[in-house]
Amino acid sequence: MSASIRATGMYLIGIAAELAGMHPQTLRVYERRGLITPTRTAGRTRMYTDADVALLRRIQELSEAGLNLAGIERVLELEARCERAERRVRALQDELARERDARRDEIHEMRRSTRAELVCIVRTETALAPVVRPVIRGR
Amino acid sequence: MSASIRATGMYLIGIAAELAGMHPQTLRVYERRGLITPTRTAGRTRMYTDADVALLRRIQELSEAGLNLAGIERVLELEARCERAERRVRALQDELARERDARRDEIHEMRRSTRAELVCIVRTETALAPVVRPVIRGR
DNA sequence: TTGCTCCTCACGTCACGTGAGGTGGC
DNA sequence: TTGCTCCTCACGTCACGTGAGGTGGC
Repeated sequence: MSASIRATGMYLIGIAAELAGMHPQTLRVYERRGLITPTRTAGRTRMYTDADVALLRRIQELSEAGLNLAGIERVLELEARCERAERRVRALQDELARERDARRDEIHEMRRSTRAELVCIVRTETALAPVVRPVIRGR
Repeated sequence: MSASIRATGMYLIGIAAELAGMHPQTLRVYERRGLITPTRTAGRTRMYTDADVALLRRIQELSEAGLNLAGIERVLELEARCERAERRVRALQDELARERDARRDEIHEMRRSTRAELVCIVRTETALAPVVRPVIRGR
């Protein structure tokens, strides 16, 4: 039984506490405070996942840095918010780069597929430089 | 003298404490802890700006929420980091929108300034749909 | 049966706010 | 001179960790 629990990455409070370097009673306190929510067996025994243990370690780091539980809770929320925003920044940067590539490719494709002088006219008209109304030769 | 101090938005510790709803001694403790750094007069008297008072109010909010000083310090840093990232998200979204507008305008300008069938060819080649190699009529 | 788990209660420690006490410059 | 400021020391309170004590299920 204990072997099968270990195999599934689920730990009893004593094991989880040892893995996190904490007193089992501390884990119960943290649960009461809402910092961590282990699942329970039918017999009300707490079961901790690896993710729970990782969270406990993070909590311990913040606690050792002198934060109290209210602070730790707030910091964990803010860290998640920051990471979300920073992921979004990276995604938008990628998208912008793709958009610019596509725009550049569009111009290249145009150049490739139209007569040279026509492309030249189009570029003149779409550049940021002042537009000089072109005269299309051969019209 | 007191009038000129008020006029420049600088407050003595007693006034700043009253504005922030705190005990003057508390402000001294916060300074010692590095949470706030008022300027000093030549005679070592602390002078608080409106920004200092606003910061004190924010500290008070967090303190009332149960955070200790280590947590408040960390939270203020994280909030600044979040706001920076979120500002950057908005800036990138704007830039992306402008980029797309510019790309669309480019196509419109093309359409306006080239023969209709040629624009049609360019669009076919740059769309996300599978490209069918066009035949330019009149070549 | 053994060693875990569950719970609650209680106590020691530490952080923090604030009051006291004595000082000095506008 | 008055009322502020400066500083340090000390104390009360509260949060938190953890130990004890009694219980019950694998």
